[in-house]
Amino acid sequence: MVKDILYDLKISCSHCNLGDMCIPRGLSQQGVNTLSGVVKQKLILHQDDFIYRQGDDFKGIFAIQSGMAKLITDDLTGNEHILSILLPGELLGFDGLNDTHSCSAIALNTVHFCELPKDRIDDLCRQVPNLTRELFRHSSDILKESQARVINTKLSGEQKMAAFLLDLSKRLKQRGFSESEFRLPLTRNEIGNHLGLAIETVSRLLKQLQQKKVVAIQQKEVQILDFPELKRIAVDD
Amino acid sequence: MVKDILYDLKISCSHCNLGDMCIPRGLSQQGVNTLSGVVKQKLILHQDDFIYRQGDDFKGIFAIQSGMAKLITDDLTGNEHILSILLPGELLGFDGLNDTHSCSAIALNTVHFCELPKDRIDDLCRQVPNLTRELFRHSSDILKESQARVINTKLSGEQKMAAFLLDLSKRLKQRGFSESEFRLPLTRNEIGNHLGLAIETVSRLLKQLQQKKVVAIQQKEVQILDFPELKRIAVDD
DNA sequence: CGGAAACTTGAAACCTTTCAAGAGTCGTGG
DNA sequence: CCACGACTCTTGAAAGGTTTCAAGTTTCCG
Repeated sequence: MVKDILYDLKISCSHCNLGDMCIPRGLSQQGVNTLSGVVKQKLILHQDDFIYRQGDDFKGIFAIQSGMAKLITDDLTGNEHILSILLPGELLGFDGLNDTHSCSAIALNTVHFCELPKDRIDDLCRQVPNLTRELFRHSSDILKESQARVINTKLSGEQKMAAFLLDLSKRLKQRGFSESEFRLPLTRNEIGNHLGLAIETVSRLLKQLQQKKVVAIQQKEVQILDFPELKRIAVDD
Repeated sequence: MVKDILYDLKISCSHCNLGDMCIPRGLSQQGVNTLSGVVKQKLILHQDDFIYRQGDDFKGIFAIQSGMAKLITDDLTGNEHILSILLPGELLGFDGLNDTHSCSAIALNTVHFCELPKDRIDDLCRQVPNLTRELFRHSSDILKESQARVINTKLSGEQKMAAFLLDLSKRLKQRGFSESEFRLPLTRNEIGNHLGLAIETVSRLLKQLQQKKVVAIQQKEVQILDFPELKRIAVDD
């Protein structure tokens, strides 16, 4: 039965291997249990599906269990901007905390995720010690990421690309994936959009990095061959 | 006596004219009173003084009562980046919510400000209904500002400058100041740093806007002469 | 008043974009 | 299973905007 399958798939926060970087970080075992009872787990979406949409009322805080997503916002002139790429174990939804979501979150491939629904947050914060604190921490983490991206925009094209790849690699490693080989489910267009570069420039920069034997790229498969050099490029050039 | 003067200067949150955009926003009268008892009020700093420093343990949330400040961060290579300009009635400190401040906040001129000290926040959130919610809202507001700046970095120099002036003008207006005439206590260098432009480019862009009779600038005094045109430049060009 | 700092201006260099065209990849259908 | 078409990606050349370098001017302040 479908129901049974879903039941089998259900994993509580205490058994989820993302615990230490997800919301449970910093909570007591009991707190995690309380959280588990409230969080909607193992939700699934496919490529191009929306987790939430810009303009939606605040829905809640989400955690990606597997797959990747992008956070985008449409500006006044209708142009789309990719604000961030979200990896397994990362949280999203904080852009809605002041009542309406200013971004859309879209699956880049098949995504499993959890939801801490808006309506339960206040209760839960009262019940679970440190949860409020922890949510503030996460929201501050996310603010810092956004600030880091402002700084990145001042770099040269090559530096942006190097820093982007290194950032992904680092975050993947932190989450138990290979830091040197991964699939980047983005088109050149999306990479360019995210980094503030024309698609042609993305193409040329990637070629350049390959010629230097710093990375190897086959379609969307990325391999980092020379970390020291990639780091040097990201900061020196 | 100095003490008497300080006493006279002391203004509770309920009597502060910034209430509706500051922390009290959304709190009951009683909540505001409780808040007032905890907030350190009418602190004063002068140009170039630090409100807090990058690397400091989280100190608390601050509100600017008068004057302006800048939020900066030093990157790995020691370069300073101006992340935002803070006006009266605006909040800062959210970059420290995950334990250490990732930015320094520096007074651009004489600044009066209030402090909600870190140690009291948890208590206060338990005592004052909606305060947690309200802090989340503010933190989300600030995240959105940061995201908006990421988008701004994709604009042309002239657009950046126009958007920057319009943004300041709008925020000043919201806070009861003139939207068309104000003093911008930043050097060309700081403007350039903030917008990601070379100082010479800032100079040329400002000249250009003056030649078009869109703004008039005398040293640090800014006058906006033609809002429609400035808006057109910010989005169209 | 004099010196330091901030700002402006011009010309050349540089990086990125734009335009244009060709090559490669993927999925569908005959 | 190959062919076709759509889409994505790559490549080259020219154009464009911003930076850099260099020098001069203005402003500020002791």
